[in-house]
Amino acid sequence: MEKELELMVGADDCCTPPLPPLGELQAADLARSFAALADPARLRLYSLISSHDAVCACELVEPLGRSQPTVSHHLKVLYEAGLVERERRGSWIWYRAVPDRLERLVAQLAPRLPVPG
Amino acid sequence: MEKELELMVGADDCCTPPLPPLGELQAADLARSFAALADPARLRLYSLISSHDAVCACELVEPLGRSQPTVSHHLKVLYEAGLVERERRGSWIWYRAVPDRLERLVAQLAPRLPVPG
DNA sequence: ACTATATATCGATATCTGTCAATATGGGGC
DNA sequence: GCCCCATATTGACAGATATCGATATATAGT
Repeated sequence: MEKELELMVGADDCCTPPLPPLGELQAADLARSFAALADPARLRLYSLISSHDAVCACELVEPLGRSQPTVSHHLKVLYEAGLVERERRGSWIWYRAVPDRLERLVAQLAPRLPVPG
Repeated sequence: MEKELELMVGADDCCTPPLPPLGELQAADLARSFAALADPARLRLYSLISSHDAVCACELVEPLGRSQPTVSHHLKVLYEAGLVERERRGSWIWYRAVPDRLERLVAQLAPRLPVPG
């Protein structure tokens, strides 16, 4: 029942003016994405994937120390959050991290990080 | 019962070699911090605080649209995650964002972001 | 002391989520 | 077709958490 203005934020501008506070809808979206990072198992999965160029899901079960369904569940959450990509290779599925996604998430919260240099 | 090596990561090196995957303990810590960002109410609170230099807690209840105890609870979570600072001024408490904290969180997950410039 | 206001804590409840065992699905090779 | 393997889904349960009303604490002013 909420009428809300979801602004199209100028994403490719450097040093945009301060963004207005998040609306309910934007906040809900962002929260879902951050929730994907709010679990130890998923963080370890993400870092395991990041430490390879690409990695088969079958190589993630044992180092994570959780059951295969649990790992599958967490991979799905990471995938749906856009934090990892997946690709079939025969009967295996290979995952790779999407670091750009992480940057964009943070950019929504901290639109004006200190300019590097 | 877990014996775990918590590495002191070279934080002020540019282009450090790839970090080893997160251990259980590091992951649990990081997850707690990201969990503070995994809620729409807290994200809106954080963005409200960020859009001021400093802001009184009493000015946050109405724009958030939640009860005062709920706002107090969320502010505590943000504070304990190190994402905001607080300061008494008379009977009010003023909050300000700590953007550096956010950067450090992400740095633990993406130690090698594309070099700016 | 008392009152008023700002903030925090408590207790209860509804909802969400991480985990597993069991089962289902889907591909590859025979 | 059948079997084996990798992955996904289902169902159930325990633990976490967002929310509120009621209450407590703290500060300022009288």
